Amino acid sequence: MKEYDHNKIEKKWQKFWDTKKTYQTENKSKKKKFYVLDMFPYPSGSGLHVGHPRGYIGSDIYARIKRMQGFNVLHPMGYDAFGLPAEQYAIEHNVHPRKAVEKNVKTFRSQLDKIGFSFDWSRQVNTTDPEYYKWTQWIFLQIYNSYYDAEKNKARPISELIKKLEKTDRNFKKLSEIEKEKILMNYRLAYEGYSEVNWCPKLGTVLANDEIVDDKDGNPVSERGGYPVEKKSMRQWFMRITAYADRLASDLDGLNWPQHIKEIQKNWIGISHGSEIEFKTNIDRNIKVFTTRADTLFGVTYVVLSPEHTNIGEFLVQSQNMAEASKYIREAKERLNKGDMNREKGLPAGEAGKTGIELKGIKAINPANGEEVPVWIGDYVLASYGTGAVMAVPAHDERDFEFAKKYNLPTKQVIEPIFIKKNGSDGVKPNLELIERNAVVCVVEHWSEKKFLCLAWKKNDWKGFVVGGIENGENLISAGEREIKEETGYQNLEYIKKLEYKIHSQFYHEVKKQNRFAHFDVLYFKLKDSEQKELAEEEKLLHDLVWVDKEKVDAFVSTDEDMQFIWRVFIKSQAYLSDGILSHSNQFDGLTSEEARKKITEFVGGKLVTKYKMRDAIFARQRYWGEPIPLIHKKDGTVVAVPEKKLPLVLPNVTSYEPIGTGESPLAGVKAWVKGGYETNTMPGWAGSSWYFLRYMDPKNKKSFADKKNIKYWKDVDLYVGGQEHATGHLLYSRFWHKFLYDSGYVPTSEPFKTLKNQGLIMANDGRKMSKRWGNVVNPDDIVKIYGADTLRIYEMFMGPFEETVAWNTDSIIGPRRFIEKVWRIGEKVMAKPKNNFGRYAFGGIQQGSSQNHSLVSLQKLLHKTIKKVTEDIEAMRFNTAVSAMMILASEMEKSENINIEDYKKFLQILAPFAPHVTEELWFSLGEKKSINISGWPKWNEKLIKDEEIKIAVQINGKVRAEIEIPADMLEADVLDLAEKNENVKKWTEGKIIIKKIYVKGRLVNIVLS
RNA sequence: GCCCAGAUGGCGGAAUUGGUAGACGCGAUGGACUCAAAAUCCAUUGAUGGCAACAUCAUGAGAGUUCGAUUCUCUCUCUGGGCACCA
Repeated sequence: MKEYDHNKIEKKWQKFWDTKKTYQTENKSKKKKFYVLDMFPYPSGSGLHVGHPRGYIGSDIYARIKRMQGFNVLHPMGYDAFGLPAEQYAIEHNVHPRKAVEKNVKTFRSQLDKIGFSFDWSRQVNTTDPEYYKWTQWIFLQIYNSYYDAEKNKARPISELIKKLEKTDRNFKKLSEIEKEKILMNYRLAYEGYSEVNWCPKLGTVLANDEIVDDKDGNPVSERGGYPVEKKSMRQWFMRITAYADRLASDLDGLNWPQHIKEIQKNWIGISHGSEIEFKTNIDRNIKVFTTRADTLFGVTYVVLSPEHTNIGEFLVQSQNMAEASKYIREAKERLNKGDMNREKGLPAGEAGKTGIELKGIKAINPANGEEVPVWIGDYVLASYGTGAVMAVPAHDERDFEFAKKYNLPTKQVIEPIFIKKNGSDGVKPNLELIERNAVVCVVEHWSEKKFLCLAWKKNDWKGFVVGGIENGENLISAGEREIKEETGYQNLEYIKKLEYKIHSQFYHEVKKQNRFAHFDVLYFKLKDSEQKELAEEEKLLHDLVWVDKEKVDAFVSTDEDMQFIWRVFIKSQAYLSDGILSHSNQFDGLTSEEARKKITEFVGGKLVTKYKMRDAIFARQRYWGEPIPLIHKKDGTVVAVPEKKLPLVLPNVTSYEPIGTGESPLAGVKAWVKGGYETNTMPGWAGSSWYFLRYMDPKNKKSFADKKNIKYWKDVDLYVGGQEHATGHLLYSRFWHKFLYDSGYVPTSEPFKTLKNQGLIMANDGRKMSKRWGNVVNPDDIVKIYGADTLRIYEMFMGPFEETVAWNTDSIIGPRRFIEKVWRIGEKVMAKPKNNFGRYAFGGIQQGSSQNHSLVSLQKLLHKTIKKVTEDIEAMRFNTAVSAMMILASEMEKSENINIEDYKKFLQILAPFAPHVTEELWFSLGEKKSINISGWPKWNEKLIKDEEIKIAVQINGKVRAEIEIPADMLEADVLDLAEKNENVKKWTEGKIIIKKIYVKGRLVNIVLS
């Protein structure tokens, strides 16, 4: 047989598949569909490195097994080619960005082709193709012409809203077009507004975050030229993604996605349930605040407005220190801008500490108790979240606490902590009654040193301060003194202070065998001298007295939450942030936080509301290389859509791709464009990628983005593979658009991607990311040339779990290469003998007895076990262990004298998704006439998988001491008997008493000795 | 600071309804084949002690639950990712 020349073989079959259209998806098929999708790449100038194909290989293997299992598989590929790098290239070389894209696409295609993917290239899409972006523009217009109907909880055409407004609002009809449009703009799902951009005056352009660097003083400057960058408010288009926030969050539950991606999206959306509460003021202007802690309303000691609060001017003009306050606002805004810029670049926002200024003379009135509190402006309050104002409760909010400490504002405790022990020896026992007790905790300081008196209990390992019950009618301080004297013997105490609130604790009292609900008062004493009386014997047995250094007390009492809390409150005066029990809150005293939130909100006429961290998405770039937004600004100030018939609105040619100096896109420099009133912003990068998976279903359709029948057949993506860096971008935007299309009746599912898998990164040898910058890039072309595509594919799957980051190691590739050569050699062996010698070994016909036949049987058993394992592993995307199983099978086959040719073919079939070229070559060499890649998937025989004889371990006290061989179905009593009789076991059990014997079926026996 | 994930030989990694830790691969050492080399094959390869049989220790650290813990619980350390004044 021929030598294994991977270059020749791989080229040959790639050509074969191409001409025979082996991987072309069937158009009208009665087969079940299966849609396997990769995140399409941005074709960058530097091409692929070996990290890029990892995800593609995984999804390709998945697509291949599905194809072999008889599904009609859609496995397409395309290019997401709008964006900055191509534009940059255009500016530098003064060529049309399309040229750069064409060139890069060519490189990508040739690199991908070498790896032997089973893409159906006839369905390729490219976001920069006018025939494609025609439909991106079309979808944009549908979004623009829709609003979110809160009652129906879905998007509806804006025409419905107009009708509604005409019915309900008499004035609406009388309004001018401009005025009507203004109102509608507040409802449209795509709307015009203002937002801040990074503006570089010197370059006369808006910069993306990654075009900005820090200069040596930490100020933001342009990467090109090093010119200062500032924030500038500019007209932008937005998408009202926040309308979908609830659905985007709650629908995550039904998705088969990696947990952490769901977590990231959930955090990003950031739902908080809280209350909006109005504070009246002494100047006839209310301040509305948002809080999640309405239960702390009685603890409000001041109110804070954001420097960027929309109505700040109204308060400013009536304050007594207007000049000073406006100066503060100006400076604060500047700082915030800089902070924002840092945040966008992923740097710390620069928490130099909170600053603020009081608006003198202005008072807010607490609606809960009528108390007047001061009004402040503070830079720690965000204008863009909630209402832009907060009620400050320093006792129960860390930020307010910090601010109050800095500006000497009062603190008022209204939530008493409650600790419920759940685990451990003092965890509350579920079926036992709770007994309420009033009690006292005493913190006792040493008479001369910086030490505190602690107790370490002997019965359990409880550590804390002096604790005791209060007897009926007893004075609090004397109760404390009595306890200290009884438990420690110290006599001369000086009372210092008392914690102004109680601490509640539920726990199990081991000595008294009771569930306790204790209400602690906390007292602070100092010893006057060292006088100490001898303790009663029973007290001595209970606990040790320990003097603990002040610095070490926190650690000493750390095993007990409430003791540690007491210490921290007294010594570090920390805010209590958790829920608890209300106090100093009039009629609400004694309620839990949760109950109180609703009741207090109701009481003050507030509203329960939901807020989101997520903001509406900016849908505009001030750049050339993107989809034109199909809107026309008319002279009268209204905006109209480009008629559907005129789509695509084609990107015009420009003479220069340079920014034009006003911050607008180069399109603003095209006379005809501006004259026509066309929008000069272009769409952001995420537009084209938010729906491309739908276009693959029907990529050449001229009448719609995809035909209804095709959409109905393909429905949604069954498996989506890509990097986790798109968690809050592409994956969120796609879900948003898809939900919109679902609401509008264009797609049958409300979620586009049923199952999502994230391939892990491939790091370079040096542990860094592969990048031109580090010079550590490995090009797959080189690997394919030296080792072959099949080897590369197997290596990338074998190197570690698919979803985890692993380091590339070119030395290790030799393993998978040897494996393929082994498979090749086995093929040679199989083919060396006349076929007739093999046919008769079909199973069922094997005679027991001879060692040769015996090895055939065990090989066949192994084959069927391997088929099972590989099938299940691919389904679960555990490619590394699938490869490992096939390596074991190959080694056994090579050792074996006789190999059943049909068995060998089955092996080739399960290997084919991983190594399509070499298996195809061998498959045809064995006389097959049709591609192995559509040959069907072998099934395993359950009977052959079961072993009759199994080896199990025998443990003595949990340690393996012997191994015995037993029939798989042997009864427990017999197994235990056999185990005990084993020589090695006897050695250990001799003269010992066996107290327990355990048999875990098919696994092990454990003999427990006393 | 908060949230999430993770930590296993020289290296990549395997093993979970709690049941023989280190599969498979790389590397290393020794051997067979060869004039020689490459390739291939065979053997050994967690650590310590021992001629050996074998024993002890070992899954980031410490505790706990259990006949038995890489797997479950708690605390801590480190690494990666996300968020970052979101009230």
